[in-house]
Amino acid sequence: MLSKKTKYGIKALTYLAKQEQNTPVSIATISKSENISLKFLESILLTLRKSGLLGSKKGKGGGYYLLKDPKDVKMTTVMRVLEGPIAMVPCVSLNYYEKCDDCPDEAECAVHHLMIQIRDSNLKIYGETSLSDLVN
Amino acid sequence: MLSKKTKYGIKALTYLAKQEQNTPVSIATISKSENISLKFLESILLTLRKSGLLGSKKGKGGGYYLLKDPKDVKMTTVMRVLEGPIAMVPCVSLNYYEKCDDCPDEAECAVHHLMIQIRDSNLKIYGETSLSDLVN
DNA sequence: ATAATACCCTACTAGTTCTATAGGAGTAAA
DNA sequence: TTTACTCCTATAGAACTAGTAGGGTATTAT
Repeated sequence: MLSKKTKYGIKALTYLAKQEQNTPVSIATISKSENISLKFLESILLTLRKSGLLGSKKGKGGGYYLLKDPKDVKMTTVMRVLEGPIAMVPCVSLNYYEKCDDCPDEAECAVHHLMIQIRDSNLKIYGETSLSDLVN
Repeated sequence: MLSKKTKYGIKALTYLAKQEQNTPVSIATISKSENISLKFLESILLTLRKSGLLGSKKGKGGGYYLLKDPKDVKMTTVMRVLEGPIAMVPCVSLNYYEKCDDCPDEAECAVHHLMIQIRDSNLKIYGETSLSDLVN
């Protein structure tokens, strides 16, 4: 299941990607437009800023804005920041690898092989999709 | 993330698929062989039986066995029984569709389109894989 | 200056899901 | 009748989810 955090985060990012100028948009504006709880969205945008995807401007007229061209923001990055590893099991994760407690031999594990296939196909989709693709 | 329930369930199913004869295998035997908590595995095998994938024999010499040829057990079925819907959001689920609270228009939703792609590619992999593929 | 606006940050909480565990009832074979 | 199994319900701790609360800090308009 996709968490609401990820879902809302993607929606907010596409909202920002739609802006002609890269003028800051306030949390409240996005919150109203996308029907997202203000405080929840606030925490999501904060993590997106800390991850380096968004910039922010304080004070009146402030808000959040994209730091890169939407074309250059891959969904692999977005998903990893918001949802965590793309792999469904740590033992097939490229960035967060961990050995399974119960598996004596990964090469023999049925789940392992299947999950590698799933990981690769998802990685391909996320890698070929950028924020600009989501806007249209 | 794949739940332990699903992971263990798949391991148990492939263990049963490996049996030459379809003689019943006890929970304890699978538990030891696959390093799975006995009581947790018990509840998993119970749901697999209730879903129609496994049969069981009570009493001495009893246990669980596959009801179908491993070739005929698609991973789509297995995943739906153990993990739930294959779609990552209810609004793109074929079997468990639900409208999103926050979305006024699905056709306009960026997340929706992306998740349809993910669903379809995963569905393809699970649909083309059967238990017999996992054994080898 | 100062008031208004908006982000920054920490902490907390109710509810749900996950990963088991416990214990007893029922059934079949030796 | 003992032994070896499955069947079923209930429970519990830990972790996670989806927020909520509230004050702090920076910026800008007046």
